[in-house]
Amino acid sequence: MLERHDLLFKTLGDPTRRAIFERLCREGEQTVAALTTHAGISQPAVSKHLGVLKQAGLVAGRDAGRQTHYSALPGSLAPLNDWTREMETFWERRFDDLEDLLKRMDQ
Amino acid sequence: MLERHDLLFKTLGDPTRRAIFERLCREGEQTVAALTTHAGISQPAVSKHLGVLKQAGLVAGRDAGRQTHYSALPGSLAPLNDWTREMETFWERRFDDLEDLLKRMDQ
DNA sequence: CACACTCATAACTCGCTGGTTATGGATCAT
DNA sequence: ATGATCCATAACCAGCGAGTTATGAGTGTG
Repeated sequence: MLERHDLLFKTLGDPTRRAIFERLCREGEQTVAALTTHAGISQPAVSKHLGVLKQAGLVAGRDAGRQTHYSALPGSLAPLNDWTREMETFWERRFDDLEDLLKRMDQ
Repeated sequence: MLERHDLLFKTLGDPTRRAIFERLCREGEQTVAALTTHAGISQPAVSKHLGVLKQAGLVAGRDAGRQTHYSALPGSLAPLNDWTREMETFWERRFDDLEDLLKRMDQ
């Protein structure tokens, strides 16, 4: 049972891959060749990373003749946001509990 | 140059490790033994994961006699939130640009 | 048609890492 | 003091995954 969060974290866990994704976010649509020149690795490696990103729903490719334009998918990071917020919620709740406890002890 | 974000993503990229962290967030302070019983792996493996989480600044251990109580560090996920927000900012900016473009084309 | 270009896939290598068992140090209980 | 418990470390193993080169399919260009 590989969950959505796990897939996202694992996909973005690789620095090179995250750099590619970040570049797509910053610069918008990019061809594989353009990405390759900045990635510092071979073209097949870039293609593989793009495949992984695509699989994770972070990226989409648009065919245009012999080249493919990739772009980051807006909203694809939402699950990450949700998760982190959920974790922070636990901290706040615990903090509230602590406050309550202190208040009760104060009486 | 391994950045903060990379470390966090990589650390949380492993499902087992993320589960341990999540449990610490949900249930609060836990001993290694308690975590081990729920993790489905050996105690040394759990210890290693806790070491990695600690290294990433996600977790802290409190010595109490022969057992160590671990707890999730509040605020440690902030960099993740910042990063995802930044990426989403790029999308919004691009969307605004598109809107501007359409508006200009409309005239 | 022939050639060049872009990308994806295949096949392979190799280092990392997540798991194991074994062990030892420290702390509590009897 | 002895034994039991809890945890961390060491040493090792196996699988994964990120990189490589080689190649081929598809698409423009002369």
